[in-house]
Amino acid sequence: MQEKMCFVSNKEPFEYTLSIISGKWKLKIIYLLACITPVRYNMLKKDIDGITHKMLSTQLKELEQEDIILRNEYPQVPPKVEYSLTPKGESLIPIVMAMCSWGKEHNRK
Amino acid sequence: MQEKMCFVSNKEPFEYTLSIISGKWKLKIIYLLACITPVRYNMLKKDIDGITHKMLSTQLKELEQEDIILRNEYPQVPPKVEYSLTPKGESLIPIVMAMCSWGKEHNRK
DNA sequence: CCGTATCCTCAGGGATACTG
DNA sequence: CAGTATCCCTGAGGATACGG
Repeated sequence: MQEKMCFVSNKEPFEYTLSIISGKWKLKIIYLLACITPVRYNMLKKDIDGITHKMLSTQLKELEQEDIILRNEYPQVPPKVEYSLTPKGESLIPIVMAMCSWGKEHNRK
Repeated sequence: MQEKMCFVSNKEPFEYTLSIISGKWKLKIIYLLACITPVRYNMLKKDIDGITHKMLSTQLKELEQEDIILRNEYPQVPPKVEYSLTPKGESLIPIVMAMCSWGKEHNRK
């Protein structure tokens, strides 16, 4: 039985990375966590332009489930929660850096 | 007048890159064009899983407008159109490669 | 301060048909 | 074969309010 003909053999690693990284907010969060660590929820919200409460929450939770970020909750009142990159998350930094320098290179003006 | 406090100074290059690259399909297209060049419309469609006619068209057009890909139309019947990366597009390949190897590293089967 | 739930809107994008 | 147009629907995500 002939499967669908596909000319690129091993797309899986790339697609896996995409599944982690893609979406409107994930990379912005990772970028910020690469710059300031650890960072509190409200600072993330302030620094990510246009993100809503709900989106930030869900995105953070997803990244946490993928073991990209670490959630550290301080048992105090008022609550304080800090986020940081896991080692797996830190290993994404080269990609972020590459995107940065590409942007510097090609962003006219 | 105090502008919104922001703790990461120069996000623009990164955001620019994101604006080019983000979306559900852009990077997949670029990835394929990095693997097989030049490539015809129908082969792209076959190799990009689940993309619709309409999406592929619009994404290709957007990438062309950003000077990431090149559209080469052969004046014959039936029509033949080939796409390839521009130099600007090729300069994205390091990012794609970085994503590939990250995926290889971290994708537990 | 941080997170979740609920509701509701609206535009991204799918299905389909048509053209050169 | 490659691309456009039209219609239409669905679900991502915004606004809001409440809870720990």
